[in-house]
Amino acid sequence: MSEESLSQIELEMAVLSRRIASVSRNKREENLVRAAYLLLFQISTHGPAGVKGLAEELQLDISTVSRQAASLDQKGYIKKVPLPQDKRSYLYEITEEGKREMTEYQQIRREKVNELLNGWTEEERAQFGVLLKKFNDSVKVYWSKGD
Amino acid sequence: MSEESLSQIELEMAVLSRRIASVSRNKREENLVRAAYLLLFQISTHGPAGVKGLAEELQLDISTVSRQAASLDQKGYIKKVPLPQDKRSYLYEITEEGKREMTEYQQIRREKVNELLNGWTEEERAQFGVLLKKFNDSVKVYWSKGD
DNA sequence: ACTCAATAGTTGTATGATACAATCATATAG
DNA sequence: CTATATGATTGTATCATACAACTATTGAGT
Repeated sequence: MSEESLSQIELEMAVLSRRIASVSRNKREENLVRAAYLLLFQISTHGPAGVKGLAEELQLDISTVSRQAASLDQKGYIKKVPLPQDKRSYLYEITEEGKREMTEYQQIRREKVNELLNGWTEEERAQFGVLLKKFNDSVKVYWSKGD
Repeated sequence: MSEESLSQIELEMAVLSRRIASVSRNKREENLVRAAYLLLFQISTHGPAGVKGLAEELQLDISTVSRQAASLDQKGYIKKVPLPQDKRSYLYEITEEGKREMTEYQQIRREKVNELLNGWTEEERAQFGVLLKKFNDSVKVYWSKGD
């Protein structure tokens, strides 16, 4: 039951949250914002999708995704494809420029993470990656039921 | 150099960031907000401090801390103590009620984390705690120099 | 076939943590 | 004694988000 790991995770999550909140504000991000990045990533890995599906996948409100998508569309990173069989629906698909932009942003992020993990051993990196993913998965499960 | 761990951490951090952004919005938090919680925690573990010191410690803008402190003060969780030798300065110290509130909030958070980490082994929890702390420390170092 | 409910998406509005800039009061240096 | 520095507060803007209201289209039941 180890109170200690529990307390540590609880506290460090709080710390990380604040850092993240801070970084997403003051960083004059280039073209892509983190939120939009994940949207691009989703489309790019799972193919074209409508806002409803994207919202579910990303666990965001539809309105939020709608705005993000509109913004990406306006920048030319994704494009709206009408569905013939349902005139209410669209699919957003990623454009070549969108792919380029996403990859570039991803590269920048990876470099930053790489600098950040400067003194880390390969073992630690690998473990952290795995556990972080596990954590996110746990959160996803936890949220989709109750709460 | 393992591109893989790097990519994984990079991506999962993005995911976690969005989740955190999401949770801090839609959760009708009780009395304490995460940001304020860390402020209380800081005062409670490191003793009374002024907003300037707190802002440095928490790596936030002074104005942000000032508002958070004012809010906590107003709720009676911390109190302002004037410094006799410098009439511009105050120390904020935690009140009994503040301690109680902080502990209670902490307890709730721990329970949530505990539920979240439901299927995790003790080994994984311990590792994750350690690595998460290491990550936060790395971020702190990374930020305090350049960037 | 007509009406009404369901559904996909957009838009209006509010919120909350944050940063930056301006300001106020006090302190310190020249 | 004045000018500058410093601690703190307050004004303003931003941004991702949620919820609610709305529009347009679809489908279901009679």
